[in-house]
Amino acid sequence: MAELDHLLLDPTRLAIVSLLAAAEWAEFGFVRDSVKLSDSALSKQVTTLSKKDYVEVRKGYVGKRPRTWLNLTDAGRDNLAGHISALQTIAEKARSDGAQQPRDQTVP
Amino acid sequence: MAELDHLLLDPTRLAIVSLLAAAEWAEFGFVRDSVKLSDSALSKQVTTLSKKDYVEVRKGYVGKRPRTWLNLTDAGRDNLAGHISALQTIAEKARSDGAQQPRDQTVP
DNA sequence: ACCGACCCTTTCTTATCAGGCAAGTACTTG
DNA sequence: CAAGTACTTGCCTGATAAGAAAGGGTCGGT
Repeated sequence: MAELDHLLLDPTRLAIVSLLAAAEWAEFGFVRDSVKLSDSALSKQVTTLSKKDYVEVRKGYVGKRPRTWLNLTDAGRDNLAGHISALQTIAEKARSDGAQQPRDQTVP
Repeated sequence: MAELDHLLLDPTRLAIVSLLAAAEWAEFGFVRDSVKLSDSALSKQVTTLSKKDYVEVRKGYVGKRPRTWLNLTDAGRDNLAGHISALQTIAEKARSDGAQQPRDQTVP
């Protein structure tokens, strides 16, 4: 449970990161539409994620129009993998129904 | 992503619920120690979870001392299962690296 | 009968933090 | 030069988790 990634607990960020995990160099606008965020909300999350080195931001142009692309870093990918596997560990414990009973089973 | 359970996004609650999924009728104190919460914090989470019918609370005595037991309801179990499988769906999408590329792959 | 202990509950307060809104930046097009 | 594109930033609100501390009901010892 300790390995749950704090940044990835937020569903919005999890959506962004897992989208990027599947996409590689996605456009800002594409991500914004996919995860249904406002410009500002995504911009803030991207700032957060890039400060922590989860995503790499590259700015450039398409024709004469500015564009921003996002890519998951290796670190971000690793953290996502760790987070997911931590969740799976939890899921398995949850499935092993009645595996370890608590002490004091004196239920009236 | 829509099926992510809002109550189960909080790691504390996820810990409680998955512990209960594995344990069945666990004592308040056992849960409190397992997830390392204060009395008050657990008490509040239990209130939340029982109001939403995720856990059933039973009060009784062990000898002459009051005890509280917690049990995951069927609804809570279902919600946990749904949440976990939603997470696994996300995990699979994340693993299928480069499955669906975004439009406009013109990266400079 | 009173005091402390046990087992939670509740209230209060603080802290964090996501998102809406609005203004700002930088550049381009009509 | 006004308007639009593509974000970015600042301000504010609302939600919520947790610590601290006090409370409540019950029991056991003196």
